[in-house]
Amino acid sequence: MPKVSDEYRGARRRTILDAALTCFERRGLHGTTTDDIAAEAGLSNGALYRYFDGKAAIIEAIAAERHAQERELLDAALRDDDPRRAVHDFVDAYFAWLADPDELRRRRINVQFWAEALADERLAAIVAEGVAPAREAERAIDAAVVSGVLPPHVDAVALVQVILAMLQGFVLQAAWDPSVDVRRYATTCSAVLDAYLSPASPVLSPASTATARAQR
Amino acid sequence: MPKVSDEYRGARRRTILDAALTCFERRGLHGTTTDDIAAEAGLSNGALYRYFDGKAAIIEAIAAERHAQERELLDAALRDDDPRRAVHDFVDAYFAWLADPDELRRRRINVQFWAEALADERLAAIVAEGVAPAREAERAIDAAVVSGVLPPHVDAVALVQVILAMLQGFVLQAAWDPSVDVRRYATTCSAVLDAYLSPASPVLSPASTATARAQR
Amino acid sequence: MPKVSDEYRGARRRTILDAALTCFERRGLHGTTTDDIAAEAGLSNGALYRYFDGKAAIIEAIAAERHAQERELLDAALRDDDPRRAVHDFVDAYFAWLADPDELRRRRINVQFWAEALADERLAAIVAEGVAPAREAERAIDAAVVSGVLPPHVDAVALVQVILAMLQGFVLQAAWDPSVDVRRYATTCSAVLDAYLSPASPVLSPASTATARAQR
Amino acid sequence: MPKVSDEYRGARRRTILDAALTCFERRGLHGTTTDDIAAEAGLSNGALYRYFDGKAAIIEAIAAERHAQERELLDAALRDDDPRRAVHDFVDAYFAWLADPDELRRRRINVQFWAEALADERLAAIVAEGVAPAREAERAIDAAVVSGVLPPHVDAVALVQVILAMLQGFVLQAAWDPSVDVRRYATTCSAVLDAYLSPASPVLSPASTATARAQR
DNA sequence: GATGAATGAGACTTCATTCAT
DNA sequence: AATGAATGAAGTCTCATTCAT
Repeated sequence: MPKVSDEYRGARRRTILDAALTCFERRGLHGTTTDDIAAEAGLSNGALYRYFDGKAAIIEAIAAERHAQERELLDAALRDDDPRRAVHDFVDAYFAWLADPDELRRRRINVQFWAEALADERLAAIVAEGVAPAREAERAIDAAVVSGVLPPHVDAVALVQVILAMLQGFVLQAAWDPSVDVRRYATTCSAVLDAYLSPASPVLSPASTATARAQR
Repeated sequence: MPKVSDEYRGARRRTILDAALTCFERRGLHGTTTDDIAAEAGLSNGALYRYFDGKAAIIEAIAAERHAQERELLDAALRDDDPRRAVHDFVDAYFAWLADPDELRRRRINVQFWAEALADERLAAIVAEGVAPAREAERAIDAAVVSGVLPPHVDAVALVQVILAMLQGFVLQAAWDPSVDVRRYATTCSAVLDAYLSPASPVLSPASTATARAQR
Repeated sequence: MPKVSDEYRGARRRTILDAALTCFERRGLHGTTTDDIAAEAGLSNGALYRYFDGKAAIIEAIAAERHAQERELLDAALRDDDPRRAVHDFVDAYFAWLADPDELRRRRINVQFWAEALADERLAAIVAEGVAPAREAERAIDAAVVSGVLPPHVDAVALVQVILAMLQGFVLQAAWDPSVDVRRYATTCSAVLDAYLSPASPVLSPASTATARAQR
Repeated sequence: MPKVSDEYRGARRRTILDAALTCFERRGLHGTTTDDIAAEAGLSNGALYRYFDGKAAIIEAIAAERHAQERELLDAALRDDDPRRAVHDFVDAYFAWLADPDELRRRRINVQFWAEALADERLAAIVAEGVAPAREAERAIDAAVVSGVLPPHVDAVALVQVILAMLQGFVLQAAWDPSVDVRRYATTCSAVLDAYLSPASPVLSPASTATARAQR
């Protein structure tokens, strides 16, 4: 008995979240009114409040959902034993995901979460949650460096930051211009990382990476 | 007479812009009221409107200012003849800029411009302007590839995107956590790019870069 | 068939009224929502409307019910031949009623009716109805004064007002602080009224009561 | 310089409070909207918020103001040495105040505060503040009983409650029917209290007052 | 008869902008 | 030029009531 009700409730929440996503992506977080969301969802304004505590709750629900997906990708990559392949597969998986035009479009909203998180603690926590597994990735890469699987010039902490930056930067650029070529960007990312992770990689200033390792 | 007046006017505008920057960085674009800005600037609310057409105009003025600085950096790098050194120097200059904690803090606002630009055409144009020289950079790098100065696997368009992403991603990460180590990140960025641009760089799938070149 | 149906209907109405009373006394007339009442009654929101025309009708039903009880007390007292004893017994009966902590607690709602009646004509009529027998009491007391049973300084109209005020004021004070001592207050009320009604009562300014009588 | 501004501000607050009072007295606390108040004050809705934090703050300001006046009256009475005269003068002063038809009309709002205080803690505190000096009155009366100035059957605590009830009950009755005769009611109140406070007062049950005294 | 999801009018509040002084 | 009081449109949210199931 409660199952039907729960399913129904879930479906309605889904409808509202999808509508909100559409609105946010079109008019921005602040440019969207609760009336907009309700209209897009085919509901009255008041109905929203049976399913969410308010506009902020809707935003948070979407943020949580999106960052959960992101996290899953990172977690999957971390399960790989070979760090080089893990990095490679993670980047591949991420861009494969973005290859879907719908997803790429939806992703515009992430940029808005980034900005909003700077002024909203609750959202900041949710966004931080999405990047949390990065700490584990650092550890795994560092272990690979110590064990000799990855070359000694690799700075795990900075490398993880660089990889994240490549993804975040792309999301941003794609938000501005959806016609970017995902495939081509992904290929170059892979090439760049491979070059860095390969043993023969020419190191700019060997001293600095030694310093980096020592800092940890 | 007009000169004094203009100077005065300019100083007042400067005061207002600085105040606005401080507020925006603290409370966000939408969390800041015109009262906040006026108070921070030591002016009355109404005085703002003698120097700017409104809140939107203030935001646009700041955005334009910031992107002009960014552009200058790119232009300086483009004047360099050696593309490898140009990339290197540009990245160096950018991070040297960010090494100033004040500047890093102010940079939080850029994230907000990114988000706002997605829903505001005028702001979008300003932001786009800031990245415009990237097209020239692409041409310069491509020419270097064709002339053999850079290895053939280099995809100029994607490389420029990757470089931008590295900078943008870092700005974002620094906005979330101002304690990030700029130096360390910069070093790894340089190393990563150097590795990619070096002739010996092992390419994952040579075919794909050939494809990329052909697409242009 | 109609009898069973009527009984059922009556029971449901009773349930709803009791639930409403509980809610009103806890959160106030305006702080209570129809959802609150339904939940307290163990019914669905919509079911309320099968038994009452709406929230206002529920409030009116409770008000009518409570004032009917109040009126009964007054009527009983009026049946007494000896006016002094009638006053005494009425006051006694009233406070005996309030001695029940549950009743005292429920009485908080009367204060809310008083306030609401000032802005709601229908409710005002119901509340007025509750005090209607006071007119009869005035007549009985006045007759007793004329016949010499009560001393000449007694002003029937004002006395009735004073007696009512003693009860109303107590209800208010008890609503604020339920720990008041009913017994003690009742005793003093009786003493005060007895003193006033006794022949030997020293009158402050005899002239003024003569005036009062004349005014009628 | 700030003086002019403060005066202006105070005048505007006064205007708003007066307007609110008028509205509340006409349509009740809950029946009055902020639009109503603004219109009555000859202001726009938004202007209210320059002077008060919101509707609740306006209500609280009025409540505080009214209870401060009430308190002053009680305080003045307490300064009298002779308790019998103190009681008498207090009752006189109170009803003299109510003799002003405007004041009597304004007083309707007190009934609304009584009700609201039952569901609003902040208001409850303000209302309680208005009755606070009653504790002192109890002490003064009790001292008079102990010293023999007042007869031994007088129960100070209950007497204060009775006096308050007489005033509160009258306020309520006048709210319902503004045509009540203040003078006449006041005269009877005085007579009733004088009778009770006089040495010869016939005591209903001497035992009970002894009990009352013992309970303290 | 009952349910509870949906409605939608209306309340309170905020804030960019205007304008008399 | 500056002030800051005032405006009023617009936004979020609540809740009494309705109605399809």
